[in-house]
Amino acid sequence: MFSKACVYGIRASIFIASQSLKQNRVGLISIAENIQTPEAFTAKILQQLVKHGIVDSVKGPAGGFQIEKKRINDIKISEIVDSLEGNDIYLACGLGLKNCNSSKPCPLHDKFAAIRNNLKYMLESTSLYELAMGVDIESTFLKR
Amino acid sequence: MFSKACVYGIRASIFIASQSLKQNRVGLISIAENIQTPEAFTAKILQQLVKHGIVDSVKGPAGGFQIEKKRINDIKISEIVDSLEGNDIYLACGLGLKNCNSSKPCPLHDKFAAIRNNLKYMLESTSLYELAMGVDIESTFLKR
DNA sequence: TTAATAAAAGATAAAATTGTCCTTTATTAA
DNA sequence: TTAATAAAGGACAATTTTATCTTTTATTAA
Repeated sequence: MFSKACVYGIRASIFIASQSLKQNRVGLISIAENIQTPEAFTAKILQQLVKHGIVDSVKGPAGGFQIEKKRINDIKISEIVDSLEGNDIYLACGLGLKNCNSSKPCPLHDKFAAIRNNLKYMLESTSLYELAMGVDIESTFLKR
Repeated sequence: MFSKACVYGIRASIFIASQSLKQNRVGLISIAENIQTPEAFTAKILQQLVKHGIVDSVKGPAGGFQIEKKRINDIKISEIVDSLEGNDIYLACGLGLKNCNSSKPCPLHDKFAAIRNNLKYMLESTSLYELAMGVDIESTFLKR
């Protein structure tokens, strides 16, 4: 469904958010450990998230990654997905046609549109805050 | 969403079905042309579909691919997806966790389960027949 | 101002997916 | 029984994605 870059990015964002809610800035090593992802690859993904303004980074001793507390509720999962793999997931034709649209649809067009819209709505209406809270109270988990 | 192998395979199956409904056996070249896919790669995918018993093939002059007419309505799109990329799409954790389940869920577990179930249901309840019919009456299309 | 720390950036490398080409096998018809 | 046809199979190549390693830049504290 999603690329690894994307799921690692979502997991990383949730972890950073959950720590930011507790005023903790977190470093790469800690992130990779807590979401169980390859360190260097995770670093690349974090760079993207920083570039897209989803995550803030601070260099040097005591540096690391964080998300402004008051923004955590505004950031939706859709933004993370968009910045790591574009919005093709909700827009592209399910059967891979370039010019698939309601006037010249592929055989799965309508059925796929329904699914994609569900997905789009789900991602756009789910905030980092609610997911980070689940992790904080240990009702949900980011590894294993 | 789906791999190219998978979408090419679905398009090929629909095309073969639509031709089989008209009693036409079709060759690789014609298939690749009509669904606009790379010929040799399409051949590999067709081999998979033949191995999985979804498509029948006949070698030699006037040979080609076909699907038994009476089976076209029984074959669901889910079978094609299963044979070309396994059932991970409806089963695997949306955030890529190995052991994600309701007793130790990832943060998106429930929301993802809903989407995946929609997708699963859609693929399992859609037959090759209805999609092939749409192509035959030119209300849906397999290329461009 | 220097040493230590940690992210950013760049260059590669490995693996997976996608795509091509060539040979073999089966079938048909002349 | 031979020539032509078309799929099957195997080897290989290109591209994309995933992953690693090294160097540079920024920041902090001693």
